Amino acid sequence: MLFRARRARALQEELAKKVVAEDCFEEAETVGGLDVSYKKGIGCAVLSVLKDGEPVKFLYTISKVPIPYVPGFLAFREVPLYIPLLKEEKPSVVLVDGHGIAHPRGLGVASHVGVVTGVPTIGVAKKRLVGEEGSCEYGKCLFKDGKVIAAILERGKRRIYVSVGHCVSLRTAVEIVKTLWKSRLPEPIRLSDSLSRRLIRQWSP
DNA sequence: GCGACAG
DNA sequence: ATCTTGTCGC
Repeated sequence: MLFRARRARALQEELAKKVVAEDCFEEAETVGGLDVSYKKGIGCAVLSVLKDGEPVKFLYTISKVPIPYVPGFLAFREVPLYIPLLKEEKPSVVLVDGHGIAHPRGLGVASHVGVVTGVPTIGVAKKRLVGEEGSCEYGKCLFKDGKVIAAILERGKRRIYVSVGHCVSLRTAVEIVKTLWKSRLPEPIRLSDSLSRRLIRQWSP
């Protein structure tokens, strides 16, 4: 299938206007984690749900992914897999593997899925996509047009980029991610990453 | 044209 | 992301 970059870009610019960078919830009673693993054109997405730091539910979906990966358009590949999961289960807030507003048009995969489902989301990426690095109230941050677009959290040699997805403030996003970051990735995403990887490996077709 | 480029 | 064995370190 051919990828329409022009239409995709127009949609991102439209949806970017709907992003809310303020908290839309009181307490993060449950925190979800979303990630996808692939194997020959097939993708397996997993939504892990944690309560008080402990996993209480896992949901997954497997289907063909005809959209190629193009930097800046990751959402068109992964959001279709995330939608059914968030339609069935709505955590207080969800950590998404990838950037939120720290994106060329302010609509990374975390913001995209948040806006179309209405679920509060936080972007957690392992690598920078856009922005210049500099110091800020969180230590280091990514700046774009002189504004903070992501906080850089560091643990030894490892670092993760935390950004507003939708319906959450950067301050709250950083606070939530910090309490759940115990190993390579924040717990909700780490669990979804390992489970989706296991499920897609055993997918025989 | 050259380098950068989430997963 | 995925392709892939051994290997260094706690």
